[in-house]
Parts: sequence; C-alpha cells; structure tokens
Amino acid sequence: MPRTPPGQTRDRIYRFVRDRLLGGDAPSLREIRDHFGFRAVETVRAHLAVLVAEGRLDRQPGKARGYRLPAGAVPRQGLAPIVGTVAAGGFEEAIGNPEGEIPIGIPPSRSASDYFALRVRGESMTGAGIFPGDTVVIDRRARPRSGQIVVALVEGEVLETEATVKRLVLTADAVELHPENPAYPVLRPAADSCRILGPVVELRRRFR
Amino acid sequence: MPRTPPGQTRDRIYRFVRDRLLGGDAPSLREIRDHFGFRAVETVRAHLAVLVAEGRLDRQPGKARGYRLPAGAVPRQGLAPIVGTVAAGGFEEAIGNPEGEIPIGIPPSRSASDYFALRVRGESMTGAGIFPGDTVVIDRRARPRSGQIVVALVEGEVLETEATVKRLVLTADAVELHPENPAYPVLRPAADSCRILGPVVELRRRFR
DNA sequence: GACCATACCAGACATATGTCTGGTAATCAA
DNA sequence: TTGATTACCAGACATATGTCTGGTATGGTC
Repeated sequence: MPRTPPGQTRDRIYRFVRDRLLGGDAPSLREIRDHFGFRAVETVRAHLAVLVAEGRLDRQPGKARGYRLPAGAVPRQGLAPIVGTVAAGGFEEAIGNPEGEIPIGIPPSRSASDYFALRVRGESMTGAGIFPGDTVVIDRRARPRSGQIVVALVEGEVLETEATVKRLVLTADAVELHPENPAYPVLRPAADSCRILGPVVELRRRFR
Repeated sequence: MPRTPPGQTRDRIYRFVRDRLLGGDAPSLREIRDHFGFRAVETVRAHLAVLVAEGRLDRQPGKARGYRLPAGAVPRQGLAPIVGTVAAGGFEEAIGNPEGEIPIGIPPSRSASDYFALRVRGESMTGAGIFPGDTVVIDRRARPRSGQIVVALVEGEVLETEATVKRLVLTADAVELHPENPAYPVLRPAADSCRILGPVVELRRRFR
C-alpha cells in the first residue's frame, strides 16, 4: 500500500468499522486488512489503537471481533416481549410466551430482558391518558415507588389473576392501587395477594 | 446441569443469543455455556445447530462469533429523528438537526426515513389522550385522511411556523384542524398557508 | 427389551483472531 | 542534518473460539 496523508486512511477505516458494527457484524482485524489491501494486520491494529485513544471506538482486549462503538454513539435498541393475559401465578410463563414484541430503546447498563410490555385493558386509567388498547412498557428491575404508575398482579374473586395498571400509593402500613377514573374503586389488596411487577416507564399507542 | 424438558433450554438460549445480537454483540459458544452453567461447549453447539436447522438462527461456519439473526426473523428496527421546534419553512432542516432519535419498528416495504417524531407542545389534544411532553411518530409518506390525527405546519400571526398536532377534517372545499379540547379553537387555514406533514401513527409517553 | 431421540458431558483438536517485537520508508520541524 | 512522528510491513506467538469424536443418562415408542 502506498503511504497516505495522515488520518485519511484512518477515517476510512473508522467508517468501514462503524458501518459493519451498525449492521451487527463486527469485523476482525484481518477482514479490515483485506478490505483495504494492507499486507500487515499490525497496520490495522495501529489505526484502531488511535481510534480507541481518540474515543471513537471501544475495544475489548483479547476478545475476537472485540471492537465496538462507544456507548452513547448510537442508542441501543432491543425487543421487549408483549405479555397477553396473565393467568394465576403464571407471569414467568406469560413472559416466555409473548403475544409479540416491540422495539424499545435500552439505557446504557441495562438489558433488554429488564423490560416487558403489557396491553392495557379497561378504562381505569383514562384520567392519566392511558386507554384500553394502549401498550405500556414496564421496568421489571426498578423498585416501584409511591406515586408511580405500576403494573400489579392482584388476586380477585376470580381465579384468573389479571395484571392491572394503577397508580401506586404506599401508606404507612398498606399498599393502595389508585385508578385514575372516578368510576373505579381504589384497591387495597392484602400484602400476600398482590405483586407489583414494576413501574410503567413508557406508554405506546398506535393509530391505524 | 440437570436435564430439562425438550426445547425449553433451547428457547432460553435462543432469546439470550438474540438479545446479544440485537445489542450488536455476538456471543461466543463459551460465553453462552457460562451464562447457562453448562460444562461442555458441545451442549451449546448442539442447541445452536438445532436453532439453525429450524431457521431461527444463521451461522457462518468457522468464523468466531459467527451466529446471526436470519434476515426477517425479527421486526425491523430503525431510528427516527426527533424534531424539535420547526422554524418557518425549515422542516427539512429540522429533520437534519434532530434533538435525538427514538427506536421504531419498521414495517416490511417501508424505510426508517419514512418516519419522524415530534414532541407535543400545548394542551389542544388532551381530549384524545395526547399531552404536552408526549412524542408522536409521523408517517411522512402516508396520505393524511379526514378524521385522522395529523401533524401540520400552519402559518400564524407570528413568523415562527410551529408544527401542531390536530385532528384533520376535510370538508368539500376546506381543510379544518380540530383540537380535542374545548378551550382551543378549530383552525381553518388557507390552503397555501398550511402543510400537512403526515398522519400520527404512534404516540409515546415516557414516565420518569 | 430393543431402538431411537434428546439433553448433557469430556476433552482433544484446528483454526480464527488478537498481540507483540522489530523493521523500512516518508514527512516534517528544529 | 538530526530527531520525532506517522504509515506501513513481516512474521512469530498466544489465546480465543469453533469443530469433532465419543460417551452417559433419561424418556419415549414399537
């Protein structure tokens, strides 16, 4: 390879690597070498080392195909399972047999499996702008706090335990689930008949 | 590892691999083995071989970290630009200088560039459950129809042309933009001072 | 029981891939 | 000129990683 002006080849290498990574296919050093017609792997490695030093790439030393785009360079995406009806006790099974999946953005340090989605039934939260047919995204790992809108499993008279969306209110000695619609009652479930699945972090509504 | 029912472990492996691939980080066989507590790499390889045979994964033989999601196996994802304030006539510039990006699902035969997102200002659509701070996703290529919620650019008294969300009503000889809040007036813009950017296809609301 | 399929294990092996050491040549500044 | 910096080369080396051969155990079917 003839010598090129400083930085020029490196920019081309960066774009090549970035495009491969965006396509979900990390290149090896030798693949990059071949693409640019270099004869030495070390040439590539030197360029990549500069890109890492500049903060344009991240590297996982020793790992095969270990170069990555730095966190924050591009929003991370993932798929969250859409849970349908939740039968008694079968929340984990419901997660395992999703009705579908919706794409979500994933914060750094979190994983796609931290989240699931639920289709809203009933009109108990219309006051908060949450309508039947909407989809809510729940963070399973976040601790639900008083005042937040949460998804909870409450044992009712029926055997079916249905997941519901309500506003959580924690008092000194009890858990309350407040609807946002005067036509619905506040739920005050016993501690052992109620399980908070997590706070709602996002609402989605599709228009046809 | 104790023996598990047929297919169950394999499904878990599939989801693990898929989530890693969606995160742009292909796992090695040994990473999968360690994650599930297996003691033999071959256990993983056998499961992956079945997944490939079922068409749930693709494989590039011999390549390190060579397992991939088959094209079309997963809903296509993309990033839509979030448009901030739209100054007069500057819609295309606003698209070019987005405030951020949000992940969206892309139907087959469509492209990510067909969509953009807009942050909602004002309370004119609270009756439809659309509040200030919400984000709406707009399909630029779809023809807006009467009755749909759309985003429109309307020239007002101010020089700033602001994009607004309204319900579109097409009468025999005029365009009307209806708010969904009695406190706001119906807009009847002249044809040349109004531009419909497209119908709202999705609503997003984030909870902190 | 004989047979088959499935889940899992053990360890050797080959190769894909990152790492390192040392070298040549061009360019630029002091 | 000298020295520093940069682009690139050559090849050995270590390790990360896929591949293979063979084995154990469980559950089902004929």
